[in-house]
Amino acid sequence: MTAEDPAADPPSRSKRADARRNRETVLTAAAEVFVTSGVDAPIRRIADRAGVGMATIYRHFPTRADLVTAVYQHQIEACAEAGPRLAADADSPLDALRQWIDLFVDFLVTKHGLADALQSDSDRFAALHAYFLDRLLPVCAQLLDAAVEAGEIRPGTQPYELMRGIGNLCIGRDNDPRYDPRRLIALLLQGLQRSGQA
Amino acid sequence: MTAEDPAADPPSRSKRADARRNRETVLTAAAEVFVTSGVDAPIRRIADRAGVGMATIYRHFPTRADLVTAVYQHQIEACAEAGPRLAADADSPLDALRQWIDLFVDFLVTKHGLADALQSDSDRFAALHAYFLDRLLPVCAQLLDAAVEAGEIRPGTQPYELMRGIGNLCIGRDNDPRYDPRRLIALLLQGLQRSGQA
DNA sequence: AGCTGAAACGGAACGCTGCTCCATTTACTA
DNA sequence: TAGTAAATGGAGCAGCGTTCCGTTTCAGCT
Repeated sequence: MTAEDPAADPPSRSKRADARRNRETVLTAAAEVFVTSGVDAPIRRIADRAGVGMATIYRHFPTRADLVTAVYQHQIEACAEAGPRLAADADSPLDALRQWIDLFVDFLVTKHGLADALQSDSDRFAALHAYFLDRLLPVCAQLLDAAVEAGEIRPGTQPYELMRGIGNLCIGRDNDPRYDPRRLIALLLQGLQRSGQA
Repeated sequence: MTAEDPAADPPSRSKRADARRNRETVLTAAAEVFVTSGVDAPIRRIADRAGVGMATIYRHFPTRADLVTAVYQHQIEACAEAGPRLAADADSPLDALRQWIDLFVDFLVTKHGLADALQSDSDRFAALHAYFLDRLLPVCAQLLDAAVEAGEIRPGTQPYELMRGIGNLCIGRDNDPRYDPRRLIALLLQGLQRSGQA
């Protein structure tokens, strides 16, 4: 209901070859521009780099969120698929959760402005928010539940709240030595553990 | 060095009465607009409501951050002054820290988009960020240190990181029942306590 | 009070961005 | 090869931030 198709665009089933080709060209250009200028980069700039008109981008990706989603889809997918694997391989459920969060955080902090966009005050990125949730929330919930059932973590924390909190902590300028979201997230996990019960 | 004058504007020492009057008019209008449209509201709208030209606003408050700072200055001040008071009155240093953070969070979440602005990716709000830090970081540091010295909290956490983390957790749409920053901040404080040592 | 210089003012103007519309081009198919 | 519908590109409109400058208003002086 919320997200019918990953990229809100007939992925590659288009009748015409030029359309399919342009879609890829735009994705490549967007990925390049995002690295240097963040996910807020002007559409015009992406269009110029891709050598297409703006309408082409808007036709393939009606909203900016659709474009961003398409660009990072593979990595979101990889993150989602890592969940079950970690659950099976890690030393403990809590360890699996920890490692998965590490992956998630790495993803967020290496994409300029992505975390910001996810919680953006405006609704420009609502679809991106929704896609992240659709794809990753179940994974996070599974890992969280397992850790709770194993008694490693106190119950009562909602997966949504945890994921959004982690996302929020990753917001802001990168490379500030005074602020490393990982340290705070570690603290959060510490607080989640049973041991320090009130 | 970073902030010479609270509002980066000669507060009320202007030679001319109309200038002083207009400054107040703008502040009132801005406060009203911020409530409904957030701190990102168009300057033009504030100017219209105040019944002045845009240049008047820019002359009094060169950057948007200066305007926001001036609007919320009293409340920032109140928050800063509450620190020492709580340190003296609370049951314990940790309790003082907790109560102060409560005040800080209340301030952030009731001002539409203020937390967002504080960590904004762009530099539009750099001065606001700086002012918050100048005024509140010492207060937070004091409370944090006291709690550490009392042995209630593990050492090693930097005040800047804690404040920014709290600010980040407050980012986002208000009134989402699924997300209450206070719960996560409580978890963070839980993780900060000595008891749950690894 | 009247004069005058300077401070303060307002809004037009410029540049940048998001998004749309439509005349033109291009690729499939018969 | 010709017809047709999909696809294209860029001009155009609207909103916003910021600056510039001709005009107005104040405060001190005579």
